[in-house]
Amino acid sequence: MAPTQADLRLLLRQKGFRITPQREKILDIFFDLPEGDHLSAEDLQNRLKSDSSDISLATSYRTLKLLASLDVLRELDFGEDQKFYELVRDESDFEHQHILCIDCGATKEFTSEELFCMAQNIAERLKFELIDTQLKLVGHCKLLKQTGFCESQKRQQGAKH
Amino acid sequence: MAPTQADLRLLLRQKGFRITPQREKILDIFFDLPEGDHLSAEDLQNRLKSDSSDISLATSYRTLKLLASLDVLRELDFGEDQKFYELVRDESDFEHQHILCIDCGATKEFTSEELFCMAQNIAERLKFELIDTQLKLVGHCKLLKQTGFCESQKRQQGAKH
DNA sequence: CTTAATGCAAAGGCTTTGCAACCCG
DNA sequence: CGGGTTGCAAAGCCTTTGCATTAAG
Repeated sequence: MAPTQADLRLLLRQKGFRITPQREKILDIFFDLPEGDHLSAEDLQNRLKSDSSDISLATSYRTLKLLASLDVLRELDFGEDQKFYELVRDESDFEHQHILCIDCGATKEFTSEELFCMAQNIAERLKFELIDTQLKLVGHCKLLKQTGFCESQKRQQGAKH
Repeated sequence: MAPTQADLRLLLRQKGFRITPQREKILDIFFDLPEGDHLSAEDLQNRLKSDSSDISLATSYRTLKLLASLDVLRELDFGEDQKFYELVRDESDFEHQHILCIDCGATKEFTSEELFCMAQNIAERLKFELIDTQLKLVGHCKLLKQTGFCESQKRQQGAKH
């Protein structure tokens, strides 16, 4: 079940961390994000600025790392130079994976129980205790160009990619 | 079918690139690598040095990028700061995936035709034209500790991780 | 009050790039 | 010879860190 912002404040306190305006603001931003969306540190800074919340880059980085270490955020790696973060909305969220368009940088997410089972089997065969499964698919979303998806993504993301 | 070094020299020439001692040396190193092994730019530098071939870091980086752009090498991303490269030995090599131990940094590779089919289906469903499938599994190889695998990896990799 | 958290600027780690010298073809 | 390559050092980019200051509880 998806945790509320109140749950997360409690979690912070329980672990001995303080609830600061900066941390609350950053949590707000992730809660306001459409499900499945993810932000880089830079994206986060931009959102903060347009909300006239000026939080230092160092604090953003520290907060992202902290929240990721508490499993509040998940760190995503698309093989680019920057890392992205998204809210973990559910424990069974593990199956949430990404497909990336190399043309416009758009990402779509999907879930696959089949993948999860397969990963378990592979890990077992290799005698690993599995803790994370990340399937990254890369391709052209050109079929979506017909519907304008690729272009709308470009516009949204600006100079990001 | 796995290309020979002669094939690759030809490929370079066909594309208008020159065959330099530096490029030949770097290709040699990748050909001498056990199948499935991968090197970072730093790893490559170390091998070159112990072979008393002093190639500048800049050239290593440029050569790795060049060979990757020609699909001679594949760029791997384990979500660490550095990228790794491995020889593409076969076009049907697409299924070659990695599992990573978070304790010692050891990697093992595996292939899965099942994964490839699954990825195709997912991409089709999302209307993407698939060009690359990367499954990264992360876990503890602690069962392997009993056989000394984890420790031997640590030793081999030195300060790398 | 105590000590974690913030902001700033400097430092880090990997990778890229500008430019003159070099050398492959 | 001409233009792709190399080496060197400097610059770039994202991220982390040291330290004095601020503020949560």
